[in-house]
Amino acid sequence: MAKVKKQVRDPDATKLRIMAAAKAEFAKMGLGGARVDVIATRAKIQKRMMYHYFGNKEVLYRLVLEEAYAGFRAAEAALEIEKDEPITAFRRLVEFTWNYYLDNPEFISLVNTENLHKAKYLRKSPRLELLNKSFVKRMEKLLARGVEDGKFREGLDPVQVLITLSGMGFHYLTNQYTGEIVYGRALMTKEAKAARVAFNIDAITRLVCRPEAVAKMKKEAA
Amino acid sequence: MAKVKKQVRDPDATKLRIMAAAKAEFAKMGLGGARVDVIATRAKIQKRMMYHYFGNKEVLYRLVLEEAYAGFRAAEAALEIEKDEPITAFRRLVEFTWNYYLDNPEFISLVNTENLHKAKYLRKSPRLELLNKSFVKRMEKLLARGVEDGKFREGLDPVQVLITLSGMGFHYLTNQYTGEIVYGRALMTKEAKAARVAFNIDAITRLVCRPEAVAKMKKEAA
DNA sequence: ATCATAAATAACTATCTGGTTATTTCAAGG
DNA sequence: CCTTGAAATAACCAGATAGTTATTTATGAT
Repeated sequence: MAKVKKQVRDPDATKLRIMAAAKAEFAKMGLGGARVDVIATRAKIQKRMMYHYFGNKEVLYRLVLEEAYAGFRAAEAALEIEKDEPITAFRRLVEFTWNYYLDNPEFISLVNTENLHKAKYLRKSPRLELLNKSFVKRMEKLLARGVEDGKFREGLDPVQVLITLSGMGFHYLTNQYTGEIVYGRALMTKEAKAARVAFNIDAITRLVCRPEAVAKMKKEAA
Repeated sequence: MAKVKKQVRDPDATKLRIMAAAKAEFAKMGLGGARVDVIATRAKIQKRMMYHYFGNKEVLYRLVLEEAYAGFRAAEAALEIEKDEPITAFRRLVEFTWNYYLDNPEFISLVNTENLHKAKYLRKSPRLELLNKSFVKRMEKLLARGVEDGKFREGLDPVQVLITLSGMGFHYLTNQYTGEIVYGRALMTKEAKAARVAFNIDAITRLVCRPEAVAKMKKEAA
């Protein structure tokens, strides 16, 4: 008896399986190290189907990257920090960013890979244009609200704050492997992770709040 | 007339040229994307010499990485921050770190590549053990001195501070390419770079100093 | 001088890898 | 039904790529 495997057709599911497998492979190996054959095997498809749906390896990579960014932005927008009191908004933002990176290690890996290639592929993506500017505006408004309350410092650059907010978690996580060697300490235990979010929330608070407000908060906590 | 090129022997220079070419190629393309042929051409050697001196591509990569770390640690130790007043020491440390990353983009790229591979190669390097612990100790002492002065907060974790200090510059620079797209702003102009160091110095000061000391410094500056 | 050793060259190969050609199979609309 | 286009399969290929084999040549110690 010859094994006759019935061909089941499901183009959408096939595309999704390819994307998922590609995401894992690109995140693990980078663009140069990723292998089309590995993606095909993992996605349980014939390699030919990748070329059928996506054209080539680089287009597939670009689409995976776009998807990853879109996912992050969608999650962030769902936070609705504009409804929170400014200091609470910052705490939630730091926590959200940290948790997102923690739960989506492929995302940070893909971003790193893309930067290795000087954002050559992201630049080709028209789709991302829309997602961007909006959240710089959101930070601008948040800072303005805090200044009105008399709690935040004046003249803070929203982009510097955003980069720092992102970096506090991002850098810790992407550099966790060399970090554990260099600092001679486990960085990813439950306790270590909890300590880092707490540290980040504290650091960002001290960065955006006026020192008088920081001193007052400290006294109240004691 | 046949072109007879005289063989000049200089093993040290050859090894150095291979290392330099490899550093550039690994930094640009990652481990998976780097090509031995490209390294050989750039180093102006026969590919065979790389195998003669280093054995294989991965060993070469590991040695390049080790060299890069050793260079960074040597430069950092030469700072002698233990001789500075604590706040000055921090300012110099932030400036140094920033400038080193700025002047050595291959270093940050290699660190990122190594983290993609979960520090598999750095872990194999016995040589790095020595360099490490010492500078956590140095930070510990610096923080203690600042607490004595009454300017720094008590109970700060030196490792958290070190990671943050490093990350403020590192993250800005590694993510500069996607950053420019995402934040819709040039991040590497002379002005932008100056703004970032200044921001980092300010942020780190606010992180380590007691809020009263921050408020006082601000008043004096005005 | 000469000889042993390491440095350098040149040509080669097995395998890998992104991408293709040729063919078959399913499923939906007329 | 049955035709037609898209989905899926299988086998293949040319160029790239890490690593080798075989050989020559410079140099320093004797």
